[in-house]
Amino acid sequence: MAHSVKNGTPSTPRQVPERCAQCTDRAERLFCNLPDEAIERFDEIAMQISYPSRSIVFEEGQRAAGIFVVCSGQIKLAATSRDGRTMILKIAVPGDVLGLSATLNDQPYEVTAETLEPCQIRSVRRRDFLEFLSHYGDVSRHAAQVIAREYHEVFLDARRLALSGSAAGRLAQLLLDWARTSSCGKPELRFTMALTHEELANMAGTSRETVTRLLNQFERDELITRHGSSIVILRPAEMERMVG
Amino acid sequence: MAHSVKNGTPSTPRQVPERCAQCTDRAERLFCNLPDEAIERFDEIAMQISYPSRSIVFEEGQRAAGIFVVCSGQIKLAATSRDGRTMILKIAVPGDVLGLSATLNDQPYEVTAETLEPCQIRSVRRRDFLEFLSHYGDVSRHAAQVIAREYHEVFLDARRLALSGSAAGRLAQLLLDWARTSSCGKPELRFTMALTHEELANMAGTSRETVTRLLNQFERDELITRHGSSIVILRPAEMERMVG
DNA sequence: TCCGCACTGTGACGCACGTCACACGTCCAT
DNA sequence: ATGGACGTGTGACGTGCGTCACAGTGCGGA
Repeated sequence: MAHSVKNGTPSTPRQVPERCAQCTDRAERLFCNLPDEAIERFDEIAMQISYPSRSIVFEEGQRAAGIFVVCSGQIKLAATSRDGRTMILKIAVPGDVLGLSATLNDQPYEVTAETLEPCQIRSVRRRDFLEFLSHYGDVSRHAAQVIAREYHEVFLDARRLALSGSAAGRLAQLLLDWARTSSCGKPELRFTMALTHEELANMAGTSRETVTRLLNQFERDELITRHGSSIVILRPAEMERMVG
Repeated sequence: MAHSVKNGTPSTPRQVPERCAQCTDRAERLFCNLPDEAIERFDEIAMQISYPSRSIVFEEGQRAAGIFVVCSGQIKLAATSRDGRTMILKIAVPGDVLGLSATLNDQPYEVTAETLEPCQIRSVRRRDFLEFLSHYGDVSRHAAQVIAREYHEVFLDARRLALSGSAAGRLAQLLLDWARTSSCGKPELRFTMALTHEELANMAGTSRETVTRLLNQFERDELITRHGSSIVILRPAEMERMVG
């Protein structure tokens, strides 16, 4: 198994159009779905960059230089403490906007963004972005909504960490959240997990060993099944109940 | 001591003006600091309400009815799990806006808001607020900034819960954050804590007994001193070091 | 083909801390 | 003045889970 886990992610590192105006995925992306004239202007101030896999887009603590819109690829957002403990906040996917809150408040980025695969990213410098916002009122509303959504996600993280007393609870919760957002719509809670146990541990606020033990436990109890790196949650209700 | 803790809070339950336009504190409040014409309109759609102490403004899970701007008083924002565990997210103070993210995304409130003392609150219904936003472009930017700040606060909570391994660390961190925001500016980290040990525990993600033990411990180690409900952090550096 | 590396699996150990249980002080209502 | 509610202080006990240590496995490179 091992390395194939990474390859299990089939997210197409496909080419994206030169300009946002031509992007066919715009409509379904909260932030990108802007009025035509705004998009035109956005294309003027945005810069398109390709990042190789495992590269750093920006780092925790750097003064915010601007925002980054993910066009293709997956990006890990993580924060670390002085003594090396790591918290993975989320895995950003196409359509997500990075560095928004830090940019708006002119503060340091609160996380480090690292590509998990080759990524296409559009970035806008802080000054340009703020000016852009003041010209196009609607865009501010989009931005507010996007941050509101991010807020909600972080809130859920905090909640999970604070309220699900046991490691088992937090992991269960994590898998449920994940499954639901991943297999959007379909009733069957199958999804492919492109993460190592270590990374899961960092998201659930526990240790690597505990994660492997728990996953095996879950499988023995027939709450989940695994084939390679794909996971199916068999009994969501049971799962839910152990959250706390 | 006991009940006097509550009375230790000297936050003036003073009268607030009828209309925001006449409010003298507007300038120093992120959200309230709006252009004149926007404020006029805001006054038309906002409703001024007085809440007695220990009353519920809105509850976790209710579909968002609108936003609430705190004019005077302190309000506790908390979330609970099915089995009764409680997480206190923050104590809102005048100038804070409640329910913003839920209102923008038309989702349930993620926390319960309960007054800790008699409060004056201005509220705006969802429909009116959204319409207000689309009319006044600048206000959206204010809103975005406000949420960005809230995001940052929750992020810090999540970070504290996830990364400061020990209860001692989380409590220390909490006191530090608190002291810094409370005694804004002054070098001496003195502040008055209007919370019971139980409430502190719910903020630090630990138990009541552990909090009392730790506070006494801190005092024995001369990291802090206490007189009644006021606390001074004597050696912030030491304190800092035990966080992570 | 062989080595090294990254990931996973499992046992053993220890302790931080949650929980229970109870004592004490202060405030308020009757 | 008495009882109840609420906050605080402290001991004893049990355990979840973090940590260390090491074994097994599949991959990729020389």
